[in-house]
Amino acid sequence: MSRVTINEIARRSGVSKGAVSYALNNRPGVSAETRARILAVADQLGWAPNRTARLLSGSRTDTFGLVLARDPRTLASEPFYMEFVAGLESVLSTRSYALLLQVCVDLDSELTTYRKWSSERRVDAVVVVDVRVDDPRLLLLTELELPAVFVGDPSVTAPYTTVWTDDSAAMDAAVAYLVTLGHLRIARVSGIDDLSHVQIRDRAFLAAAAAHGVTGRIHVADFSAEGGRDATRALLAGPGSPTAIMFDNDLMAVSALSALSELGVAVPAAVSILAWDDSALCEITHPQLSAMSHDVMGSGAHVARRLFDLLEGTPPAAHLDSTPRLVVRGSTAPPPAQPVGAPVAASVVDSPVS
Amino acid sequence: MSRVTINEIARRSGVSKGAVSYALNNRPGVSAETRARILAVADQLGWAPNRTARLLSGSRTDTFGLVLARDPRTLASEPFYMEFVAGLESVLSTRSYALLLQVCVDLDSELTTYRKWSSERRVDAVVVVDVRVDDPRLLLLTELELPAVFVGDPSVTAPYTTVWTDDSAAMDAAVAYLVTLGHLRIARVSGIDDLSHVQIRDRAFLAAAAAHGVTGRIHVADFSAEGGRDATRALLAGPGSPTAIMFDNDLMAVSALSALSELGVAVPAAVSILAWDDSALCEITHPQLSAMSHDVMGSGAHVARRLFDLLEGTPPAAHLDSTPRLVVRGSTAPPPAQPVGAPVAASVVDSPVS
DNA sequence: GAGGTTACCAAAACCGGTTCAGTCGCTACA
DNA sequence: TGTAGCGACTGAACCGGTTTTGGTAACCTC
Repeated sequence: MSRVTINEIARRSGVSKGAVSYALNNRPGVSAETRARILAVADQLGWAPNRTARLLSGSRTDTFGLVLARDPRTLASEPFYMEFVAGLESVLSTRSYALLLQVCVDLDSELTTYRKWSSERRVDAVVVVDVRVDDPRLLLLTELELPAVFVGDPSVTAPYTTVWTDDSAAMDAAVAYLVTLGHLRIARVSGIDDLSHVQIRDRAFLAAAAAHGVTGRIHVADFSAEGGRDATRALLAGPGSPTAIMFDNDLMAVSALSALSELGVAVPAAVSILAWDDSALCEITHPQLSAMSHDVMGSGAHVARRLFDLLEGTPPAAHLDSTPRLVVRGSTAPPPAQPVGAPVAASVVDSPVS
Repeated sequence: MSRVTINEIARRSGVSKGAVSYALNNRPGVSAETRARILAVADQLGWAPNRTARLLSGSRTDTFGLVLARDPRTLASEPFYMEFVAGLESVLSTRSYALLLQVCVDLDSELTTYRKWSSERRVDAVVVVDVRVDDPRLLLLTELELPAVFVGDPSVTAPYTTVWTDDSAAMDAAVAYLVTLGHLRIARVSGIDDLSHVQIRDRAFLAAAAAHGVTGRIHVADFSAEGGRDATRALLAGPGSPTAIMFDNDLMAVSALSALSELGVAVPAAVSILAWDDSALCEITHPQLSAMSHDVMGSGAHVARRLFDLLEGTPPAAHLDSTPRLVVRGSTAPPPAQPVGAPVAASVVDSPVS
């Protein structure tokens, strides 16, 4: 168990430390025979590099950071993050990079974390998710000169490398699908509305509804199960209630389904439900949820590749990862027979729940 | 942005490098005045320690490792792991320790990961979850001399520090509760059955059923949503089907609920459902799921504390973390009126699904 | 055959800390 | 008065690599 160092290898193969370093790193500076001899000795001794020592010379840490600012329990019930992390990790591990994960309660502690990481030089770069409008992290990271890859819409992540999904196009497709089924009153339950992708979906939703001449209505929620449930109840309470509801993540859609079951509203006969993200959750309900499917793991892997690009000096750019695509399951169908009358093509935004 | 080193501080405060080190680490060897002067200079210069350099001298890495061997997508839909990680993390971050997380597909790659971590000295210790009977990891970690904390039953984690939950006691309570409600035929859908805690629950379940003189039946599944659904269908198909079913995690219970809804079986009127673990998932269904509740985050935090103990040389021991406690919600109720006749107090184990 | 490359390798500096063996001056005590 | 002991501090070794510098021999070249 005594550790094998390159000093030992140098001694045994009768060369200098430097020569061993060249040989082991496959760099020029030693002859083929010497290299082979050194490698043989290293192999025989079972040498493995000491990461710490190696990192001390370079100034890298071989670590990327990810901060998730969200209540841990709700974090856990949303499959999104774990899938994303697994995706990141699948690429990082092939390069022996580590992911430093920090779960914290709010944006302020997230900023504090970046400051700490930066001063301690704990990470080579960070991944920023849940981008907001006028996001303070953008400014801070610039100030700290901490390299970062953003996951969000390029329009708000300005000079940074960004991986994004075309939510606008996906929203168009989603609305078009529901309209084709015959729905004239469509609602959207959105997530926390200072997140930029939520706003982008909002705009695309209203635009698509208007373009198709149907009623589009937005109810602001917060991605949580309670939010989904409350929104559903509220939407069904009033007159002219929607015949189709889209949700901003699958967790809200699942809890909407249970709220509807509780209310005795049949899905999809009376109301159609469409989820977003499409994790495994969508397949454990009855009926199974139709969803705008998004390869979250793939997206994580993509982000990881951009992180490495960043370190290699690739200039910042926006990279389209994918466009969520419609997966039809059992929760969407044509609306129930309509009372005759021209639909009113108006668009309304409800005030957020308190 | 130019980094401040202790050399710089030594120069500016007119003392040696060593003195600075003593002062900054709050160790004896310098007078109070000198210490104050050095600290003032360090503060003024905005010094932060270089972790890498510090770690090179000691032989620690300030990192713990966790390998999760499971398909990433099912991993994501099970809230357990994310909650556990958040719990670990809550303690690690206060000590500036990092968690090295590795998601891999099977046990073999998990073993490979340990070997790699060990040879590269990437972690100070690891956390082992999902302990199996005759777990090969136990042997390997001993061989590698890699410190570890196991999460599982002390009976199978032998000489290692272990954090466990008293599943036997919890199972007793669960069965007693269902019996008290009047159930005479109770089934249990278990998870992957070479996991030791699954076997422990199995034994406790059969024993409790026998003790109460009711029929206890075990159906082996695999923790997955499909497994839960299939098990539910199978259990209800035959004659003498159970009036209450317990599941080994909440994911299976949720998907059972949807399977029952599909079959038109009322919950809890016709069949009672009891989940295990009790993540937020249990509260987004209709009816909400009664569950054996287990503070997974707390357990993660507990494990983290034991990891630090380990480094400080605390001898291995088994630590009881908690006993899952019953949380009654809407999915359990007395069974439907029984046909008259003496219950048969037999216990059966179904063969696993292919 | 003198001067210039080039290939190969040794030696040493370096990364930024920690730690240990001494040195120095001072006090306490025999 | 000699010396043992101690606190405060210096200087240097050390952790295990990477990188730079420099030296030597062989090979070319005019």
